[in-house]
Amino acid sequence: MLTERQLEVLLSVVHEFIESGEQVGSRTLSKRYLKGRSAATIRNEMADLEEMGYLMQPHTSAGRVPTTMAYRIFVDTVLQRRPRGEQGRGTWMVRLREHRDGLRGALGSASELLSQLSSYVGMAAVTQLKQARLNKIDFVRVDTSHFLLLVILEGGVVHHRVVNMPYDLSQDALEDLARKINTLSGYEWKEVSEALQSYIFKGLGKYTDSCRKALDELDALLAGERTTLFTGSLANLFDIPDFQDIVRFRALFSVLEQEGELAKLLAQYGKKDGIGVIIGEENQVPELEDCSVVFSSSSTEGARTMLGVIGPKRMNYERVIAALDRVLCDIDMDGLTDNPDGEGDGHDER
Amino acid sequence: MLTERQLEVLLSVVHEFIESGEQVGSRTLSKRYLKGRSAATIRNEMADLEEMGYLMQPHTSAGRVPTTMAYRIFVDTVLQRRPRGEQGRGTWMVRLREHRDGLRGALGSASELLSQLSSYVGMAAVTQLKQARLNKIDFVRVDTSHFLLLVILEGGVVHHRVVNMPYDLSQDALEDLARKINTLSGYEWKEVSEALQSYIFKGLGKYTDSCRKALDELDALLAGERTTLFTGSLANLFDIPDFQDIVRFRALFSVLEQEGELAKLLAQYGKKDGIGVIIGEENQVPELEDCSVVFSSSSTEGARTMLGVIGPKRMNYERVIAALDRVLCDIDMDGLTDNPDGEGDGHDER
DNA sequence: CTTAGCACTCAATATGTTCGAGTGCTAATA
DNA sequence: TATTAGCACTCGAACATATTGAGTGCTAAG
Repeated sequence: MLTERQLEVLLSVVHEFIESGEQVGSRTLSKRYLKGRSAATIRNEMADLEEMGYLMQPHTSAGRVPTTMAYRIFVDTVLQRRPRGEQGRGTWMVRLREHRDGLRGALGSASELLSQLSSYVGMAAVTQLKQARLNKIDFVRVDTSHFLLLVILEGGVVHHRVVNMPYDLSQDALEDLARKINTLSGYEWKEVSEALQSYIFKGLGKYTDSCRKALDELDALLAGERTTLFTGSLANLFDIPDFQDIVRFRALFSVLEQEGELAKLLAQYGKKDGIGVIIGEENQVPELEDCSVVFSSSSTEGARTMLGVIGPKRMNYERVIAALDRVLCDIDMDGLTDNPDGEGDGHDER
Repeated sequence: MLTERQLEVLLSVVHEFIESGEQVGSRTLSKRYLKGRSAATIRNEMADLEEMGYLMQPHTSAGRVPTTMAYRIFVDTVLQRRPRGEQGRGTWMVRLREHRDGLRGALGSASELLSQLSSYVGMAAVTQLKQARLNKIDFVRVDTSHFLLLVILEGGVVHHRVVNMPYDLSQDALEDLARKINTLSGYEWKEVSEALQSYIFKGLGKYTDSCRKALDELDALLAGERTTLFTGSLANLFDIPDFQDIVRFRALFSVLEQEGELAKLLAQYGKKDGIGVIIGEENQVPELEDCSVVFSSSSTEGARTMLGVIGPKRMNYERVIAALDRVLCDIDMDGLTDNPDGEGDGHDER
């Protein structure tokens, strides 16, 4: 489809545009990338590439700018050339749990770290899968009308929630229910839930209603595939020249802050493990059309964890992918560092 | 110090400036606020007020702008005139615990809600005080070398943390320790800790080291006065005309995002209960010199909770204070609403 | 197929002009 | 003595108008 030279021109345009941020003209290419050929020749190639949809002009008689199609080719090339040794990690998720503040703290730190390394916006997410297995549950009385519902999943993820319990439920009954559920430790919630159906009606007598309420709360906590998302520092966005247009910036910002759209996006693309890149309008969120997302996902039986960076379409993909690889690597080797923001110079990595 | 009329002029300037955002001139005042007097008279008063430090001119031959001193007088007046019935709430903190996602969820929602109502930036914080009392602790084995440390305080606040435990500590020993600690339910941690000292050396034999480590972890979790802070949507900042200067905006944004400075500020001012206002440079954070903070704090035995709004110095104080009062009131009456962001029109409340 | 040359386009920048709100001061007035 | 009207002056904001320069498309020559 593309001749050798066309590809060369295309990649050069993308590369130069990523560096300079300005439309790239034929003269520049001729001087810096394809020294053999003259500007006029390159102009012809560029005209062809524009016709094919890889380049476009912001206005008549201006330099060319890459389209999403061009970025796609560029990124795929980068991904292919990535050193073999840094690919194919899928086990790092295991280490996260060792972080001193639990999974939430770990993901928070990871997203911050990614923000710093990439100088864009780091993010980290975990999705509770339906196959999560129960480790232990507990009910703790808080006061006369409230108790705390506590669920620990295999792997150390903890959910808790205060439940208003107006019915007259004795501590004994609660403990009984908890004990019963805990014998089913190691099973998926769905199985546990089914196994308990009969028990409730048989063994509990007048406490049936209350126990059912407790179970419903548990169900709400465990049945869905809820995603928790952490976004690193958004401050870096201010330094990105692509986002100077204040009104679009505001829109972008709102989307990132609300997290909902991002979570959807990640859920959609994260189903297979490994590194992926979503460029510009490839994501379906209009506010994110000027952004690209580089992410890596890793699934274990009970949860899917994703780390990623979101930045301008015109981001430095090599650097971001390298940063992501590095963080994944750090997680593999040491768990997360205790003090991720105490580095100071980790910013202008070459 | 100030004559009646000077005060009137001063308050008018502040009021008009808050509304319009532009320097206010003598003519405007004469027409809208002090209809009896002519512009020239007011000019003289303004010149005096400027000399006294209440007003300033952005440049020669421009209107006047209030200084922080002027805001101070204005705000104090507003606070004094506030309807009696809405003051003096100190019990709302109790209700927070009923929120379906626990205290953290409640504070997150509260900060969002405040953002929406005020159209500035809402925030909510809780500081764990040293007097917090223990309800229950638990150790749950996660895998061979990790266990989950779980602390529930009176009131339903939950802390948890995965601890790496390389020593050979049996489940029995852990359970024993937990049981022992749980007999001290209802005491402050300091007391619990002291009471346990002897037990460790007496009853545990070779497990002493491990138990000491567990206790150290607990201590780290409970001894300090750590503040958790939630910041509502920052998106509103974009709509504030005072913050259009991109470079100062960026600085402000970073401070708000990092939360550290804010937490310090709240810790410093939150010691006595009730509503307070910090105007401009009265706070010591240079990046916040164009901002004011309106907050309300409430202490119980175990924790201090604060709700607040941060906005431009030139904020609509009446409206913000009313919003805060209203949220406090809502908390008192219903706990927090289940779906605080599903309101859509809650924005331009009059 | 490639290259040099030329006329043309268009955004960005700089320059100049006008406009209006607001002040300070002074002299007249109640 | 306190207040007001009048006037000259200042300064930023907004608009219109040149100027510049990088880049293109096209054509004709190599």
